[in-house]
Amino acid sequence: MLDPKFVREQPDAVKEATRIKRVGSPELVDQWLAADERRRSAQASADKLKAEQKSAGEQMKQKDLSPDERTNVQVTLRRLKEDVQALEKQQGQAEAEADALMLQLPAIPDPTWPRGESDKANVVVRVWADPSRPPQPLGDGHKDHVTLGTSLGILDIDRGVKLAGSRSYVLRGPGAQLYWAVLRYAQDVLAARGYEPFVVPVLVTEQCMIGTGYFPTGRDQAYITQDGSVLVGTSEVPLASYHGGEILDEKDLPKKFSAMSTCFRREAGAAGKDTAGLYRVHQFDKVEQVIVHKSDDAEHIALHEEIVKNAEDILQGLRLPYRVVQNCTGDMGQGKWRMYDIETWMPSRDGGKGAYGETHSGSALRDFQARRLNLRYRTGATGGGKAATQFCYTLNNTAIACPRVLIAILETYQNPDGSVTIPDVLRPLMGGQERMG
RNA sequence: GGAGAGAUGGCCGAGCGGCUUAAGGCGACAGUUUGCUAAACUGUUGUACGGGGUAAACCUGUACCGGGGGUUCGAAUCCCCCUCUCUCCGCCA
Repeated sequence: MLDPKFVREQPDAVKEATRIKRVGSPELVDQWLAADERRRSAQASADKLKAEQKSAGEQMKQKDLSPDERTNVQVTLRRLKEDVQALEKQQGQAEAEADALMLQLPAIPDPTWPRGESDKANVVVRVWADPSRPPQPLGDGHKDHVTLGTSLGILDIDRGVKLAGSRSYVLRGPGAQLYWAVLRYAQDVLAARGYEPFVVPVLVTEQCMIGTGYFPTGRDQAYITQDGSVLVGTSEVPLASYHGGEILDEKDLPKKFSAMSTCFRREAGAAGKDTAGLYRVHQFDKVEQVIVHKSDDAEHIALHEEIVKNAEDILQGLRLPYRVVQNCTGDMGQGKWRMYDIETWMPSRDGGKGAYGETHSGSALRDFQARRLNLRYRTGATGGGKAATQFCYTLNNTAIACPRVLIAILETYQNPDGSVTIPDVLRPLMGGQERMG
């Protein structure tokens, strides 16, 4: 959500954002301005009448009023009441209209970030690979993760589909252990860096979805229950909503959170895309990082770099080749100010030539989510200055997500004999196993 | 799922149609006093949306006692609906 004052004063900047982000439309801005103007004028009129109502009400309390005077005042009050009710109704309608429009308006992206229509305009900012494990194509005799996992008996796509339909899978034996180990490894890295671990609900209220910016625009991507609760697509939703509606103390910021949770995504509109294997599935597990901090751009940038570095360090620990890209305006989504994706090397992609596939997504949202969540903090006032409440800034980034990263691990770590070496850092988390197969 | 009791400011807790501008207490902040700390005393104390003012300070209007409707000239207080919490019973991992 944007600052209403900003929309009033710089509507053209918001219109420009709708174009370069390809979110909403410039007309929405004009519609909001009109609804906002109606709301304000109705409130001004209603407030004035209410003040008259109050003073007339005082007269009614006087004992020495003659019967005629009393009747007159009552007539006045009745008329005022009707007028106030009519104005309040107008105000309420205009406000509801303005609010609904506001939820569709995009945040202004950082002007230093690349501008463009689609992921084609994203900019690679760095590439990393362990010299002993450079990015390579699948190569002769090497299998893609589905063939490999199936032959090792650790992956069962067919029965996953039998149980749950398309985009489903079953992992078993060392495959399941590998899945847990990867998640646990990422959790441990974050915990050691002061990110408080959480266990959070994955079935949340619609309010949490609106507050974090996934609703109303992304409604068709979520599973919604018959009770109106929603299965989250990321634990960013409960983590960022955790302090929603509260006023935090500046001295308690920044708050660094992490959670592992199951994530549910309908993948509506992705029919036919990445259908094979573990890349795009309806249910997965992800370790997520969320930071809530004070509204300071320099700190925001530093913390954004920090959560991206955390993810990079996890991938480096696994010795998986990756690259970091800046998402251009058309690829970053409604609420983002800055956004990086981390793409990990997957040998089977692009027909076995290998390609980087998105595994992480790290966003800096400034106060966009916090406004929707009504998440604020009180500034530490010093020297007689009055404490003020301000909206927090929020950030989030993936730490690791399974099974998608397993594609990279299985394909990168496979041996010519069809076995898979287990990455060093995961061995202690898998009972000391060194290889599968 | 059944029965009952609740929801008041940062927290505790009164109020049950106009003496509420929400009592009283706790906490927090500021000041006074006192070798320091503590104590005592005095004062202040929330949020939202408007209007004025230079984006500050400040002045000012309106609303807010879980949420939404209603009755009334007037609602924290009465009525209806909803949500949530607690207690007991039932069912269940």
